[in-house]
Amino acid sequence: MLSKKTQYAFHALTYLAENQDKGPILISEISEMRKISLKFLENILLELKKSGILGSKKGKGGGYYLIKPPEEIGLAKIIRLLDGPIALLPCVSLNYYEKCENCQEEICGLNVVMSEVRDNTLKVLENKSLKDVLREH
Amino acid sequence: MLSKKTQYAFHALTYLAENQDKGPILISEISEMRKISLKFLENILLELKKSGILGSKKGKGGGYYLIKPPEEIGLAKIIRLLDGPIALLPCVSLNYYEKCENCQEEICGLNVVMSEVRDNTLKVLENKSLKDVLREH
DNA sequence: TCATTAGTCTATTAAAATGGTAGGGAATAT
DNA sequence: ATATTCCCTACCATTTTAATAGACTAATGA
Repeated sequence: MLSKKTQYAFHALTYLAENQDKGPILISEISEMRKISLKFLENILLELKKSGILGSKKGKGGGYYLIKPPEEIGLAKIIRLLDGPIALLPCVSLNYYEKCENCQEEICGLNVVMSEVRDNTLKVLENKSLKDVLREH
Repeated sequence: MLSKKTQYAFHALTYLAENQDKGPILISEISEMRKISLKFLENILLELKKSGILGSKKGKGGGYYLIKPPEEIGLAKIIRLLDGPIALLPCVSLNYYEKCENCQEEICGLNVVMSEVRDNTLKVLENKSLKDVLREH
């Protein structure tokens, strides 16, 4: 399951996407509109900014905004950023790979199946963008 | 990611499947062969027994054994049993469904995408059995 | 320049989940 | 009877999750 953090990130990002024309959006506005704890959301948006997904502006008229158009922001990237691996096992993770301790991957049947699950999952997540989860698209 | 509990369960179950002909297998044997903490494994096997996947026998000559042939033990079932939902969001889970608080599912784009992910994942997990993850099959 | 606005950063906290341990109790075979 | 083996309840330590607090920095504009 995705963490609340990631779920909130999606809420916030879609809000930003749906209001792109309005210029920078206040954290507090997103917090109110999408019912997310203000301080928690602060952390999340900051993290998204540091990863190059969002831009920000301080002072009056400031706020957060998308740096790239929604169709260029992949869902897999967001999940990996905030939740870590998408794969079900460390030994089949593409981005967070860790070797199995007690089984030889080459002959491990689980490895094969879980790789297949990963591929099927990524087939969706890597090819869908923020744009695909907006209300109007 | 699957918890250690679930990963250990798979290790134990494949061991049991690969040694079905030997009659009941001791927890301690599985623990040693698959390098799993004995006491932790006890809990796991007990849980699998209570769910009707394993049978057990006490006293000398006792141990755990598969009740059904490996090809009838689905991977999705084992994961759900020990780790809970397979879906990435509560509102798209088939077995552990929970309503979204702050979004209307009918018009929620995330809901659509995550349902697709779930279906793609289940397409693999529901159609693969313990037999498919054994070394010799 | 100075007050206001708004993001940045570090630390803390409470609760839950995870992974593992301890130690009897109950059933069974010999 | 007794050794064997699973059964059961409780407990514990650590990590993760979700959220909060508060001070700091940067930008704006009157």
